[in-house]
This record gives sequence, structure tokens and C-alpha cells, in this order.
Amino acid sequence: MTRNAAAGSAATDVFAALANPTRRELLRLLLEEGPQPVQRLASHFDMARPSVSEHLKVLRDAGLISEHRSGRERHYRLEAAPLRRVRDWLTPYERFWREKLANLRDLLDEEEPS
Amino acid sequence: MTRNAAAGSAATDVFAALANPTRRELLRLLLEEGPQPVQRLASHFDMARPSVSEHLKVLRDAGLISEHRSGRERHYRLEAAPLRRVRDWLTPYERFWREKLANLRDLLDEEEPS
DNA sequence: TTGACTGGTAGGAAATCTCCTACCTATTCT
DNA sequence: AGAATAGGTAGGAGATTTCCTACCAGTCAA
Repeated sequence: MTRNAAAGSAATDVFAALANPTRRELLRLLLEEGPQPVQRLASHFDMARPSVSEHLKVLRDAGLISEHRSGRERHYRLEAAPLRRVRDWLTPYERFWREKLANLRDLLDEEEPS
Repeated sequence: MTRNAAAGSAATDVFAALANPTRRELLRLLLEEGPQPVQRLASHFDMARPSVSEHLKVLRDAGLISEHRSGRERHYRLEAAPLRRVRDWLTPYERFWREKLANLRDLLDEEEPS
């Protein structure tokens, strides 16, 4: 029974993948420090390594990272492309909040004309 | 025990609020159709009204909507400002995926020089 | 005031998430 | 070959999410 008539559900949802702070931190590490093996990623967290592996699986399923094997290591690399879905979703709201800001500025100009 | 050393946790996390497709749909309705009472929002979903109320509470806690009472109705209005946090988070990745696209284009140019 | 209507909250069931400790395979080193 | 290392998977505990059905208070219309 598909109970979400709403939207989204890719194979796995990018929004859901981003909901967890540990996973956002993993993406940040990959962005700032480049591709790296699991242990190096895991060393940043106060969490058992298998748990990090599971977060990596969620990110992989969402297409946000890719795996590249090198000997017994597996290097994970950021794949930022799916984030375009988020950006695209965000765009119409951006226009909205800009208008609000403009309205606020107009209001301030009215009330306190220099 | 705060177990997320990572990041994020505002009063309630905007990312977490966006993780649910029903809540994203609610935001879309408020964006496209403007402020409206709960029943009109709920009519779009195959879900009991109290459940919609709970989703609205999550959005309210994340600062994404505001409530305005008018008689026995409560009109909910989109408050897009917290989405800037998402936008700001996204920005460095945007640069990254643009570079990747540029690299791909360069590669194509090399392999198939017109 | 009574009855209908709007919408929040309580309590609970079921599903899902997040973490853990084993445990497994594959690779590398000696 | 045998030991050590990298990292995935299984199974499960506990927390959280998501939905439900009552049930409640406030507002409006008769």
C-alpha cells in the first residue's frame, strides 16, 4: 500500500538521507577532505564503525556517494548531483522568502523614513 | 545524553521537518495556494485530520509555518525563512557539482573535438 | 442554550531509525 | 600459510515516527 500520494520517493529519498546530522557531517567531510576510506571517516564520530557503515549505505542508496575499491580499502566519494533535486525543490520558496524580505524592507522604509 | 556531536539541532531541525513527503506537500500547498485552514489542507491527503495536525505541528516547531486564528479556524501560512539554512548548507555542494559538470564537459571536448 | 463545526491533544499500535555486538569475507603482511 | 587489517552484514534493543481513534475546548448559528 503506497500511502504517500505526496511526492519524492526515489529509490531512496535524498531528503530522508539528509535528515540525519551524522550523514550531513559525512557529506561535509567528503566535501572538504575529499574521498577517503571508511575508517578515516569513522574516526570523526563517537560511534562504532558498523554504524557509520550503515549511514554510508543510506547515502549510497540515495546516490550521494560512490564507492571505489582500492585493495582492502573502500574509498567513498561525494556525488553531489542528487542535491540538485533539493536545490530545485527549494527554488520557488527562495523567491517567496525574498519577497517577504522586500516587504519587510518596504515596511521599515515607511515607518522610519530617513 | 546528546549523542549527535555532529551539527544541526535547532529547536527542531529543518532538515528533519523536510524529510517527510506529506510535510513537503503541505509546504507546497501553502506556497501555491496561500494561507489556508487545516481542513482545506487535510482534504488533499488520504489521512485522518489529526495526523495532518501533527505534521503541521512539526512544521510549526521548525518555524516553517505560522498560525493565525480567525474565528474557529486557524490559518496556516508559509514562513520560508528557515529554508535559508538549507540553502546555505547546500551552497558549497552546488559549487562541487558544477565543477563535476565542467569536468565532464572538458572530457567530452577532449574525446570528441569538433 | 443547544447543536454543529474547527482543530488540538492523549494514548497506543505498528513501522522505521539508530545504534550496538558479534561475525563474516577479502586483502595484505610476515 | 597464518595473523592482522578493512569493512560489510545479521540480529536485536531502544528510541522515534507516523498513523489511528477517541476525546477535548473554543466558536458560531439556531
